[in-house]
Amino acid sequence: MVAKRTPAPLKRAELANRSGCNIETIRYYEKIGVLPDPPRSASGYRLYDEKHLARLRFILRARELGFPIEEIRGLLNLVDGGTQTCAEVKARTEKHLEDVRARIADLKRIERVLAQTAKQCSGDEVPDCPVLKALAS
Amino acid sequence: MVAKRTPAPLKRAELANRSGCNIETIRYYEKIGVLPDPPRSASGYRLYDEKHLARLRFILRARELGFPIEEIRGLLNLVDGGTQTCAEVKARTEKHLEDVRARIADLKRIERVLAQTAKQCSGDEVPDCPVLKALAS
DNA sequence: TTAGACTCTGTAGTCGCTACAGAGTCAAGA
DNA sequence: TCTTGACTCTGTAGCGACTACAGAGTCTAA
Repeated sequence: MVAKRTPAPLKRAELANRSGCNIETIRYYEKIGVLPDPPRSASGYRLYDEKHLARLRFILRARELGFPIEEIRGLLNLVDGGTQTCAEVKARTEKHLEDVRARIADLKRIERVLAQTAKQCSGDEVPDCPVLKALAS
Repeated sequence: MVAKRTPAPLKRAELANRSGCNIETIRYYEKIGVLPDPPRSASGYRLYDEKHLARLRFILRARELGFPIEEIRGLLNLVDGGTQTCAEVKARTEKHLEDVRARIADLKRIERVLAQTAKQCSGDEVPDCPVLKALAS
């Protein structure tokens, strides 16, 4: 008696709870095809298993790291194909890293300008504001 | 003879050129009410002037600095009302600065994780990738 | 007169969700 | 057995900030 019983399938709310994902987002991921359509019960309820959970967690983790959905789809395709190489995945990650760094640089530039401009503000009750001047120029 | 002639009005494409704004975006800004509806020619063409240009530049500059449209609308209302004080504008700017800094912090966290994970990658032609493992975990 | 460049309007698409309406299903308690 | 309440199903619309397109009208220079 070594055979394990397959564990009870998860319903949508359970998958949401265990993954921390919004319940509607799950349906969205299915709709756009990054999460496979699960089998259904006789009455049409979705029945998920641990594989769905793992895949959903993969997606959520990648989203947390700022990968856009299409990039995640690409990564998943590599995984699904079973043909991915470390080199490929590394290249994609580094490309994304570059994007993130570019965004940081952008925001820092913005931060500098905002901080400088705000510093010039007297904070007084006068109607003449250097911030507005900076914006108008 | 000191009176200046009013300069010829600008058409949409001219306003777009002189501001660097996408032509469709101008119409969008009018639709959402941050740019006032300009007068029209007999045949319905929009006729802009220097004030429209100045206001559009203000909006674009604020957008560049990452202010969301609703915040810009608020700033413009202050200006239009003529009742703004330095203190008010400063407070809004600093609030926005905080948001920008929070986004930078987020992205830096992401950057750290991505850089660490990518570093673990051999870059080899092997199918076993630490990035994917990190995502799956 | 005609060709081509412009402008007009409304509408749909982008990304990544999120929310809602209206219907059906299921399980527990009275 | 009936009811109640919690769940699930579907389709659709909304968010923010644009961007693009179709089909019609207008203007200008050759």
